[in-house]
Amino acid sequence: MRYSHQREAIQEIVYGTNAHPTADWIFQKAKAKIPNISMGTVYRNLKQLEDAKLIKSIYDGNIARYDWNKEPHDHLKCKVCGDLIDVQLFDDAIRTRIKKQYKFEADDVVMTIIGTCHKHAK
Amino acid sequence: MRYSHQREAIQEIVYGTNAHPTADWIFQKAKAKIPNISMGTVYRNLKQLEDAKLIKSIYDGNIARYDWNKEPHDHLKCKVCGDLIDVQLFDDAIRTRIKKQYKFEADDVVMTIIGTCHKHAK
DNA sequence: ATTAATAATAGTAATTATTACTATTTAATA
DNA sequence: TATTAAATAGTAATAATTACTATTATTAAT
Repeated sequence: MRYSHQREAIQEIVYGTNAHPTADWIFQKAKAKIPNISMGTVYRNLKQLEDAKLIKSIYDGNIARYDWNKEPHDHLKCKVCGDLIDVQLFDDAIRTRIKKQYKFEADDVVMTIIGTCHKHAK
Repeated sequence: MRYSHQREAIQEIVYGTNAHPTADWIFQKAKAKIPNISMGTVYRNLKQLEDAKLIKSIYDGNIARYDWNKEPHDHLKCKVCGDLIDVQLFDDAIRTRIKKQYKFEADDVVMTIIGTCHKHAK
């Protein structure tokens, strides 16, 4: 993977937020630095960064979000504001046990709790 | 919600498979019964059936699948063949405890284990 | 049974997220 | 510095889903 100005900018953007940004959000931020960057470049580089294990992608409903946090962790998803909040639901021991529990070569456990975050408390 | 021939057919199709079908799969099956049914009708009715708690939808990556199984359960997702397999990872007590663990009014816990199913054992 | 009101439909167009394509540019290296 | 191939911008294509609208069909009241 050869160096590129665009990829460096995209990586910095993902590393600079806890908001689990979407490709489009990253694209908007990147345009501030590189005005004529294109959406294809954003997607291509996000994929390359993921392949290189420098970022992770998560599916939020039907859209992809990106995360600098490569440690195993889970998410609370607020259905009111859409925020995704990082949480550690289990220690790694339980995570590993889940993986061994089935006749299934497990790579990853993806867990999301859907509900309403404290910002919308009545 | 007023009766419709189309909705009845769609519900029967979802209730008749364990394959967690996609909207398009359901559309193809429905066309066998009702040749001029349209995709919009499929989506509208799937949404209505979900609102009426008669089916559940699950996101598989970036595409929606539908499930007649309304009990809390989890899925093994095979990244080779794409199959989704129903599993019960926890009893309800643990599920309830997870929901209480955070300052977050939790409605649902969605969990998927990603890996390779037994069909592709080396 | 007939009619009136309106929910649901088919067919089509529009939208959104993402991927594919291609001529040009740019980073690495000989 | 010249060469090579990876990366890019710009654009077109695709796939899943939603929106729109004139017509049809279900329900409830007559």
